[in-house]
Amino acid sequence: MKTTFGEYIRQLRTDKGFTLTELAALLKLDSANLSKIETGKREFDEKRLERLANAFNLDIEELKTEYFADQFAKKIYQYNCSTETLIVAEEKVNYLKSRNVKQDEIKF
Amino acid sequence: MKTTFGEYIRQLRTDKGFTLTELAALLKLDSANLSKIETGKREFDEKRLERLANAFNLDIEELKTEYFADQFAKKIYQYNCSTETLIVAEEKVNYLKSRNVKQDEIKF
DNA sequence: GTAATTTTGTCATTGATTGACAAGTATAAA
DNA sequence: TTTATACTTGTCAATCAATGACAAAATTAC
Repeated sequence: MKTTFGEYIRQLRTDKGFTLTELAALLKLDSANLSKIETGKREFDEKRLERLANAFNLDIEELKTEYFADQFAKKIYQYNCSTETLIVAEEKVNYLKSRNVKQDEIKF
Repeated sequence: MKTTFGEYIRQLRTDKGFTLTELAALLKLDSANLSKIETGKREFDEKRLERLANAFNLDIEELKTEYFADQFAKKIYQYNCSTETLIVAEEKVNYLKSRNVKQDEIKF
């Protein structure tokens, strides 16, 4: 899945034959704003991921992957970050996880 | 470099023997707020990356890598994102780049 | 002790995001 | 070409989060 998150939503929506108004109602937002989201002029709000998953019977974890990957990609593209950035990010995730394990150990 | 961005700044600062007040002045922020940044209670503002690079004679690209990797890692950790997320992000970066190349081709 | 440094708490200001709605364009069917 | 439906764009007030600023507490070094 190489599309942006907006294109991804549009794909899902049109595949199911929904109009903007119909999907917007399910997501509790304005159809005009959903249009902007699909065309990349606004961001999709993380709070609505679950409603989106329900609307299309999607696995919430897959959706989260698409959503956050999209955010990271946009930042990297926008700021012209080095290719290393994502590798370093992974190291830092592991660091945060290991650090928290240690904190837990201390706590109890 | 597996530390958080805050820990990284603190490392740089103490290595050079700067006080919070001294570095804060170079970065044009309050020493109390720099303390919060170093201890992870606030975020470092992207606008100040260049000043930080100057303060310690660092390569701005390396600094950007640290900075954005830190942001991504925190999000992934916070939202418990799948390990795939960063891989998908890389694909999306490539997608955005290729898409823009195409746009350029159309434009001119 | 006290002086310097660092941390924590608070809050008004600022800035960005969002919801909402109006007005526009595009598409399709009669 | 009219009408209906779907989509897009522009705008702006309201809302929310991030920031700067400063006071005061805690920690560290002398």
